[in-house]
Amino acid sequence: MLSKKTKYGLKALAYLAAQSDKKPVQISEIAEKENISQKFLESILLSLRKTGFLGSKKGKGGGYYLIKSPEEISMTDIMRVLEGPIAMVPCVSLNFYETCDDCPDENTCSVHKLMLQVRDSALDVYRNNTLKDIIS
Amino acid sequence: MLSKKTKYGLKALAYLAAQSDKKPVQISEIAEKENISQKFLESILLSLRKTGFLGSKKGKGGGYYLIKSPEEISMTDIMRVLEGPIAMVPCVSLNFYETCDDCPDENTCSVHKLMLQVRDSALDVYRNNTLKDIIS
DNA sequence: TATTACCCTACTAATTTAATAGAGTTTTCA
DNA sequence: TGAAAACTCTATTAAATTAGTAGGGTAATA
Repeated sequence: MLSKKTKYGLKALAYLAAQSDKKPVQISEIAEKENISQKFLESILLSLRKTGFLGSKKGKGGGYYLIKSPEEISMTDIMRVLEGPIAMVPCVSLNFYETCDDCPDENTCSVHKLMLQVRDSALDVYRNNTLKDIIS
Repeated sequence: MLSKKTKYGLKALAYLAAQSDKKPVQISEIAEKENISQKFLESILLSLRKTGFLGSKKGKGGGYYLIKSPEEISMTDIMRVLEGPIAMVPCVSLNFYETCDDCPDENTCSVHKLMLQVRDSALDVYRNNTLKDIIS
């Protein structure tokens, strides 16, 4: 299940991407328009700033803005930052790999086999979508 | 993230599918071979029986066995029973649909748009794999 | 220099997951 | 027939994660 953090983060990014210019948008505006708790959204936008997706401007007329243009932002990167691993089990994760304590051998594990396919298919989707593609 | 329930359930099903005959296999045997807490596995197998995937036999020489043959069991059905919705948000779920309280319009929602593709790609994988396909 | 708006830390409530405990029931086989 | 094997069921709990809240701090700008 997609976490609210990811959901809200995506909505906020889409909101910013849909702006005609690159002027900073206040947290309060996004929170209101997208029905998100402002405080929660604050922490999400902060993490998107720290990971290089957003820039911010303080003081009057301040707010958040996209650093890159929407067509340069891959869903793969956003999902990894917001949601974490794309894989459903750590043993098939490219960026968050871990071995399973149970499972003596990945190569013969049926779960591994299936989840590898699921991961690849999800990656396909994320790689083929930029932020621009998902705004209507 | 895949729940342990689903992971263990899949492993147990695969274990049963790999049997040469259809004789009942004891919970304790599966639990030991697949490194699963026996009590936890009990409840998982029970739910797989109630949903028509497994049959059981009580008493000495009893245990669980597959009702259908492995190539007739679609991953789609198993995943829905063990993990629940395949979609990552309820608003794109085929079998567990729910509207979002936030989101005024699904058709213009960027999250909806993206997650629809992710769901379809996952479904593709699950529909193309039977229990037989994932045992090595 | 006052105001606006981002920045940061800490805490908490709710939910879900992953078990664990223990008693009960059915079936089989000797 | 009776004891053991093995499934069945309910209830409880511990741990982890998520989602949100509270509240003050800091920087920038008009």
